[in-house]
Amino acid sequence: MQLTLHARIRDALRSALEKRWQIEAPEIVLNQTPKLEFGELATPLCLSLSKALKKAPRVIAEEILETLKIEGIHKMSIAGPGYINFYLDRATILGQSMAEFRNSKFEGFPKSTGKVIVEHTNINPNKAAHIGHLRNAAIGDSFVRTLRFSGSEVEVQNYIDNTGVQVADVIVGFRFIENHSVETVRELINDPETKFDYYCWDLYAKAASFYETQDPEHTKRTQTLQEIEGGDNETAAMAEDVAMAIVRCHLRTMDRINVHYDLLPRESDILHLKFWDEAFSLLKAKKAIFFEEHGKNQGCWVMRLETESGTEEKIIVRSNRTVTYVGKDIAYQLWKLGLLNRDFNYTTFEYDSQRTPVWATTSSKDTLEEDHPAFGRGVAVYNVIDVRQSYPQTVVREGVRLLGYEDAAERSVHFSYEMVALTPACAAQLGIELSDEDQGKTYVEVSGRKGQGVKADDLLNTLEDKAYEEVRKRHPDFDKTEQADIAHQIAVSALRYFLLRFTRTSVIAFDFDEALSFDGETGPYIQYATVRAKNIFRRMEADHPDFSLSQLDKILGSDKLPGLLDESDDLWELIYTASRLDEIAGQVTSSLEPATMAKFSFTLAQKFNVFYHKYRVLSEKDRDRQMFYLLVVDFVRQSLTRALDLMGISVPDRM
RNA sequence: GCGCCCGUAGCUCAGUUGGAUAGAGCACCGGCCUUCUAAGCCGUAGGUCGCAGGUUCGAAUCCUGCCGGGCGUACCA
Repeated sequence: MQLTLHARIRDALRSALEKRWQIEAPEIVLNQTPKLEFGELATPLCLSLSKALKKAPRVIAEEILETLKIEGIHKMSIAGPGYINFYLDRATILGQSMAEFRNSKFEGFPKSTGKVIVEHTNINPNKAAHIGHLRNAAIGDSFVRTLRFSGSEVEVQNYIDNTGVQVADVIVGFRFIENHSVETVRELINDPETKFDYYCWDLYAKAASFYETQDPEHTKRTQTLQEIEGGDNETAAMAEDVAMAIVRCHLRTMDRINVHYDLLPRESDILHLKFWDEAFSLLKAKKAIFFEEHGKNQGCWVMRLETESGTEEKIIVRSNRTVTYVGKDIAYQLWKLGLLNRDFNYTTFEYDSQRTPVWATTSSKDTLEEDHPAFGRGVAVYNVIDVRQSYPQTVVREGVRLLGYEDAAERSVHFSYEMVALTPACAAQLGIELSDEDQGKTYVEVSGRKGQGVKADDLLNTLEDKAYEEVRKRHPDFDKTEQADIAHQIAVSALRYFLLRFTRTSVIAFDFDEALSFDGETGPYIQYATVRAKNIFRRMEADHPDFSLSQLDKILGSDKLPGLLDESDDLWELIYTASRLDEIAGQVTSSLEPATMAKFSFTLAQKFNVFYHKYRVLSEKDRDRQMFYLLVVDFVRQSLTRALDLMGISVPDRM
């Protein structure tokens, strides 16, 4: 509700300024007041106008207020040095907000201009997902959910780098360390006893030490890489099997935390379907890249980037003619923006637990399906990738720009976030040896190449076990299936909230105690508050068979409502907070900061818990008052449930 | 060296994009379960917002310079 109200206030102020002084207002800032006695919203507009108009702020405010009238605002006042404070018409706001929630129509968002593509997860398909990947997926998925809530059409892509060095390294492990054939690897993949992604996790670490001791020149890697890119050979077949098997593991892991994808674009298809060839010709034709004849990059195709300290060169095509990831990423980015005269072939890769298809690109004529959704051609593209890849991301964007697509480059956004590291204590728990220097740090970065880190499924299992114990203790009477189901929902909420509560520029120093906590500022705390709200209605319906939610409409339309709202500031504060959901969603999408939603939901849950403790709904004797309380509870419950849903967190019926 | 990010309570973090008295959680201490679920609530304590300048009606927030930490600066991604 708040977004539309804010727009109304801004419009009114703008036209007031235009009428009175014929000036165009700059951006009008609206702030939350520190206290309800100042109203709900305030603008410091007159303070900033004072110089231009050569008048005292309070005088300007007085003149503006003379004619100002805004729907939904029942009172305005001038405060302090010259703020204009707005006092909301409580009954109107509640009524309109309730209607928005009921109809699932939130009007205040900007009109959708076309399909937005969000790329996230993008885990190298060579080993199990770890905690860092979970942060990426949690942020990406919550952003997607919030965009969709805001009325945008969104396509979620999870890019599969199946021809890169990292996959090559595991293949080197299979072939040269363990002497596997395509067939025996296939057996391993199909063996139900083997966690294949875990197996590769260890093998990848072995490959790293293999290079160190037996192949310092990395000749096996180069050879393997070329065979994979060339295709049509045993190595390529093995790489295809391994990568896709790992992808299936990743999808299952992400499915556990309610993360889903529309399309898996595969890097091999970018090569086989000649996306790269076309991008390469374009880049050459527009002189975006150059063939280097001399120097350290001799024999490479490079992009030149102007920086403050001079010209830097980024290699796009290596001297051995293979394309770097960045090169392929430029081709992929161009396709996402609809700037390439090609399209993939598509096939249904699998169905997720929601039974919706996950599509993948394919080069094979045998598997392609003619009837598929229209993919690509996004008006804007968000790449959710950690901050360490800022440099290659600017190269990709620069590539788009150098081809003459200025607008498209502007709409290619690197949604960056900081990494997940481990506290030294946590690293020690995992048996990772630390140097004396590392011991003293607040966090240490882990090395996937050494097989270090917290595996996503391990963490989820631990969370589920812990939640299961809690549920069993509290509700020994529930049947096992329900206990497990509740435990799962709690585990997901603990994990996803933990990953979202930090702002994206903040490094998460992972610590088991914090991540496994269900108390205080955690997902389960918010779920619990919501469950309490639901519980009130369950009890109400049990005690009063004649009661139904629709009865709340009576009090909503009643002339007693304004009185009830005006006399209870604490209840109004709760309602007002709950009504800010759309405003918060708007902040999330415009600032690319899902942590804002996390904080919002926690604050709302806190306020609800205070209400829950202070008021007794079911034993309230005054019928009108009881209906009013129920209305408040229903409203808050809906806001909380949606806020949680935007973070991919569901709410059990009881916990 | 250069670029980006971080520095706020003992610890982990917010701080509505420059606004009113800087807030949470954890930990500590003290209270509250025959009353809608105690995964909860209430209270006490805890601050030179890294340091120094500047910008202005107003700065944790913006600009400059330092100090401390991290990441990047690969023919890895």
